Amino acid sequence: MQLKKVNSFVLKPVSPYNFELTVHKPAGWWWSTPDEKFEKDTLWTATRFNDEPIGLRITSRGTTLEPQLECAVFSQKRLDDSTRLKLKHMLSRALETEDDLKEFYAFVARDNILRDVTLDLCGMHTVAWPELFPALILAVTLQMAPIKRSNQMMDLLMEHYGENLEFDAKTVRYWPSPKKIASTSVEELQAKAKLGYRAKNLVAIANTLEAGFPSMDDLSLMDSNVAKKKLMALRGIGEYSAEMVMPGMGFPLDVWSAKIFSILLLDKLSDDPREAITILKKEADKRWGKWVGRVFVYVLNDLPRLSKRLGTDLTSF
DNA sequence: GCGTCCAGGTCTACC
DNA sequence: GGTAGACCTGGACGC
Repeated sequence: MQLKKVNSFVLKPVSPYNFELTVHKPAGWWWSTPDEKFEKDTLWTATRFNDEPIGLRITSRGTTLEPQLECAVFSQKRLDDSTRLKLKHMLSRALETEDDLKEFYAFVARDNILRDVTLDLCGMHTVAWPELFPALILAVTLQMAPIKRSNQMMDLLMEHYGENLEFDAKTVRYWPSPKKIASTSVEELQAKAKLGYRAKNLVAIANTLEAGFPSMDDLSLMDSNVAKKKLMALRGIGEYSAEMVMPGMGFPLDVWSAKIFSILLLDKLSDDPREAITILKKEADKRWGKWVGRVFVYVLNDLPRLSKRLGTDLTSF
């Protein structure tokens, strides 16, 4: 699908703000789609807005202390003034440009475990998904599968049901829409995307979204516990998935991250990481309170430095 | 090459 | 309200 440039604007994030660390994280996680391209200070990526695929070229023109982002928008259709404004607002939310990290950094400086995780990652913002359905696809495909298999399922979903967006001399592959998945049979998703038992859940989620469900922008305006409960009402979305998707990020401990936080918080590797999740969540809540979401992202993106300081390899789990 | 095990959770039935 | 057991499937591993 060919897209043409329809709009551009500038965002001025609250300092400190490091664009590369925010959208192209050291641990390898993407901002909107695994297929987005990052070169020097520019990200070519995509989203879907009002059911229309949108291409984005976002360039950092500033520094961590004086940040400035130049955004170019590509679409098949012209955007009216109201849509342009809403899209700008959505991007500002998803790029966390209004989010001030200073209070968090002051808190982290007093914490023995975390005191230097911000050295490598100064200006890194956490996770605020542009669109809800892709975040839910990620959560569903991560369930009960090694990362290699999760990647396989996501790749096949994009290959068979996603969109190839061509703009600005780049091609970016983007996630399928809820409408597309809702109109696909469970059997077909099992066969083509190798989703196994998850196919039933993904179709149910797509149907619920199609029938009317709060967008990520809507969820971000809700109290985080209310947003989490809304997400957990979706079929196949439990506490872990809801905490990964919810605005502001919860503390989505799974077996992998539980091993890491077990060493950090309990000073030992738990015999049964799944069993330890409840204890670890309580410990983390007690220690880090409202900052647990940020702590989660900072720790998992700073494992080499933490490993060196603790003398334990946290990167091998 | 073949068999077995189990993974970056969630739901349901049963107590 | 707490919990064992089932759930798809493919890759890792042992033989």
